[in-house]
Amino acid sequence: VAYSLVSYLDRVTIDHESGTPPYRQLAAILRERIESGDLTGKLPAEKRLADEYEVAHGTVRKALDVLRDEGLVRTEPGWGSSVVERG
Amino acid sequence: VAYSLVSYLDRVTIDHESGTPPYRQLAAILRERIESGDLTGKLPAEKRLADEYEVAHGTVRKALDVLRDEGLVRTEPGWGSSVVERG
DNA sequence: CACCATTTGTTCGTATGTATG
DNA sequence: GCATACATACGAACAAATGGT
Repeated sequence: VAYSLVSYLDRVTIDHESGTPPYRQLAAILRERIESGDLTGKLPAEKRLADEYEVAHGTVRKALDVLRDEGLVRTEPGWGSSVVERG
Repeated sequence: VAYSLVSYLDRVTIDHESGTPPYRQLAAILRERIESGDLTGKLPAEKRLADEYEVAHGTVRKALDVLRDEGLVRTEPGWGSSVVERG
């Protein structure tokens, strides 16, 4: 799946026409970036993610909700979100 | 336009029911106060503005963002904002 | 140098109103 | 009606910079 992964991560834009909701697309993108090791430690701020992926604040929060539920990231108020270390 | 300006500045409250967002209203109010010469030199602190106009800190910051973009004010962290002198 | 108050900057949390499909 | 998204706003806490003591 290497090729599709790369091409997927390369298209770092949200497609508002594709059936999948933006927050799910963003969750998928971030999940891949985390699992591929591209994203480690502290994540960009929600506002920054919103700006970069050109979605609303609330949309980023919904995407992070998904990743939190999956145990991939943890969030601390006033500090930010970070990738959960897994042994 | 003297009368309307005065009456405008006299109504120094933010109308949360008017279609225009509070941060734009505040930007407009401050812009008028600056251009009329009512506001010179150092501006009140963001917290003070927030208290006086009864808006949130973030709303003041967004209003100042607008004025900064317009080149009307400059801001220094830990010091404050001031009206930009123009020749 | 340390300490402190003030001020701007950053961040997440939550809520509302509007619009679209 | 419902899910989704966006824009906006407010709140609360904390970090970082500044200036004075």
